[in-house]
Amino acid sequence: MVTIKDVARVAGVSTATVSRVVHDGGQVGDACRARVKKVITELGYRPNSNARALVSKSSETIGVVTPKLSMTFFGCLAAGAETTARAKNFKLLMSNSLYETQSELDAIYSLREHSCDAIVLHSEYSDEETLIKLAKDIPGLVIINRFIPQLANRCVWLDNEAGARKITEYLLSHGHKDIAVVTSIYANNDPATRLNGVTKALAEAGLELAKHNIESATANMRGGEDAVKALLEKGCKFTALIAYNDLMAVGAMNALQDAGIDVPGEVSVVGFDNLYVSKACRPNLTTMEYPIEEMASYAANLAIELSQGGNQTATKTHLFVPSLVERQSVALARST
Amino acid sequence: MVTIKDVARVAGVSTATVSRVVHDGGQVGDACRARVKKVITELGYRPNSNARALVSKSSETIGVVTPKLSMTFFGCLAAGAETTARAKNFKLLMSNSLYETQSELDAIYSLREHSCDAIVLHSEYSDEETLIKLAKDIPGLVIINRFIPQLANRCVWLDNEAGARKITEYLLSHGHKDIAVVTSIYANNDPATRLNGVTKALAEAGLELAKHNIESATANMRGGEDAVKALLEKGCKFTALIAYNDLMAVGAMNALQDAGIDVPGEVSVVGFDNLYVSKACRPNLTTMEYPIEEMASYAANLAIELSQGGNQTATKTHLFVPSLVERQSVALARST
DNA sequence: TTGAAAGCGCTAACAC
DNA sequence: GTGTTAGCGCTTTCAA
Repeated sequence: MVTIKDVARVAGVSTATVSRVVHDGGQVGDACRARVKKVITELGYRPNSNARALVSKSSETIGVVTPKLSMTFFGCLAAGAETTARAKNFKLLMSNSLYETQSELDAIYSLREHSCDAIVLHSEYSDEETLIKLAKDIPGLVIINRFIPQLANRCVWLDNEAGARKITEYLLSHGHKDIAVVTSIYANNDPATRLNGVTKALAEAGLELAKHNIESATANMRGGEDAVKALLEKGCKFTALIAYNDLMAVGAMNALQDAGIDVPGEVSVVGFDNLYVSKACRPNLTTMEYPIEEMASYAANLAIELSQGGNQTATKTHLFVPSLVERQSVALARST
Repeated sequence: MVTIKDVARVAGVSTATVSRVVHDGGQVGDACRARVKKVITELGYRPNSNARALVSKSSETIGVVTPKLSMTFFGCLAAGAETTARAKNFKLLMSNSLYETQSELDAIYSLREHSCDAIVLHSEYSDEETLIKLAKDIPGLVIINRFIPQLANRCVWLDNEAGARKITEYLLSHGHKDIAVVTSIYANNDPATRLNGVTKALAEAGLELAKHNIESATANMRGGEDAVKALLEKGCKFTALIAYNDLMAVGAMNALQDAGIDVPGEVSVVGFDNLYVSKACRPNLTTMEYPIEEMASYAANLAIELSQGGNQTATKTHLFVPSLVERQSVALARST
C-alpha cells in the first residue's frame, strides 16, 4: 500500500503538502502541485479512508438500515440511497435489521463505530422513545417511511391515508359501491392508516365499509390469496377489491381468477406500491405509486446535510404523496 | 464519543488492558477484567472501527460491487452477501458499478481505501486481463457469475449451459419439436452460453434450431414482448418458447396472450432465474432456478476466507447448477 | 498480569 | 507557500 509518506518522499515535499494537493487546497505553488500530482498518479496513491475518518471524525459514508435487502421494495430503497451516495462521493454501508429492535439498534451502533454519521433508517419495531433518543445522539439520522411528530424534520414519509383515499375515490368514480378490503397484519401503522383512508373516502360517499368485507392476512401474495378465499367462502359480494399492497393484490387476482371470476370484468382490483410485479401480472395492476427510490435518495441527501450541520429548519416536513398509476385491473362497475 | 482512554481512566487501568479485555485475550486478571467490563457497559464504550482498521490493516468489512441494486436479481445478490456478513460480524459496503468498466474499477479501489479486503465483484465489462491483474493485487477478490479459467478458484458461477440444456430437454420430453428462442443482447456471455445449451440439447434430439426461430432483444419484459411480436410477424410457428430469462418470458407470455394465443394451451413458455415475478404472472412460470442469494452468500464466505489467507486450494472450482422449477407455463405439445 | 510507548496514515494548527 | 508537529483511537511489542 502506498501512503502519503511515500508520495512525499518521492516528490521531495512534506506530507502536509501532499495532503493539501489531495484536498485541492489553494495553498500550494503551481510547480509543486504539478509535481506532487504526477507522483500521485505514478505511484497510484489513494488516501486511506480509515486514517482520514479517524482524524477528521467523518467518513463520507452513509449507512442504510432496512429489514431485508432481498425484497424488491428495500432493494429500491437501497438503490435510491446509492444514487445519492454516488453523487456525493459517499460510500454506502448496508445493514439488515431483520425486523428486530435489537438488530436495528446494533446496526446503528455498528454504523456509528465506523464514523458513519449520516444514517437512513427504516424502522418498524423500535418505539418512538428509543428513536427520539437516538436521533438526539445522531444529528444525521433520518427516519424513512414513518412519521414521528417530535422528529418531524427528520422523517421522510408517505401520506398513506391520502393514497388510500385517492384510490378509493377512483374506484367510486368507476361506479363501485360494493368494495372489499384485503388488509394486512403487518407490524407498523401503514395498514391501519390506509384502511383509514379507505373508510373515510367511502364515508364521504355515504357508504359504509362493513366489517365482514374486510379480511386481513400477511402482506404477500399468499396472504392476498388466502384473504380472497376467505372473503369468497363467507359469501361476500363485491365488485371491487382494495388490497393493502401490490403483492397482496396479485395474490388476490390469482385467487379470484382461480375461482372463475373475471378481473376486471366482474371484480376490479387495486394495489399499492407500484412494484415491478404490477406490470408482470395479468391484468396489469392499477395501483398507487410509492416513490420509494426517490424518497430514499431524498432521505440520504437530508441525512448527509443534517450530519454536516445543515438543513436545521426544524419545522420543515418531508412528506411525499403517492400518485395513481392506471393500468388494466379496474373496470366500470356492472350495473346491478 | 467514549474512547478506550475514557474506559481506562475510569477503570484505573491502561488502554492496553482495556484492549485486551475487548479482544478477550486471556492475559488479564479476573478481577481486573470484570471491572473493565463493567465500565465498558456503564460507559457504553464501542471501539472505533476506523482506528482499529488503521492499525490492524483489516476492517472486517466485505465489499460488494454490482451493476444496479434496484434490480431484484442484484438485490438478492446483496442479501446473500449480507447474510454472510452478518454471520461473521462483518460490515457490508455496497457499490453500484452502473455497468461501466471505469466505475467497476473505481468502486473496487474505493473499497480498498477502506481496508476492505474481501470483495465480491459482479463484473460484466472489465476484460479478463484487468480482472486477473486485480485479483493478483487483492487476495480476497471473488468474481461472481463469471468464469475466468486463470481465476478458477476465485470464481463463483453458474452452469448456464447445463441449465439451458435441462430446460430444453424438459420441453422435448413434453413433446415439443417446434421451439422458438428469445435471447438477449445482454453484454456478457450468458446469452450465448444458454443458447448453446439449447442448441446442443436440440441437436441431441435430432432437431435443429432454425435461425429464423431465434429473436433477440433487451433482457427485460419489454424485450420479451418485442421479440414475440417479431416472431409472430415473421409467421414463425412454434409450440414452445424458451426465453433468456424470467423477465423476457413474462413479456413473451403477455405478448402471446395479447395475440390471442393461449399459454400454455397453444404455446408453452419457460424462463430462467426464478425471480419473484415467475410466481406473479399468469400462468405461473416454469423456469430454472438461479440460486443467486445462496451463491452470493457462498462467495462472500470465500472472499473472507481468501482475504485471511485461507482456502488456497487453487484447483477447487465453485460451480453451481441451476435446477428446474415446474409451474404452469408448460403443457404437452398438441399432436400435430 | 499489567503498563509504557511506538506507530498505523492522515489532517490541521502553527511556525517559518 | 511549505514544513513541523501533535494528535485522532486503537493495537501491540517490549519491559517490568
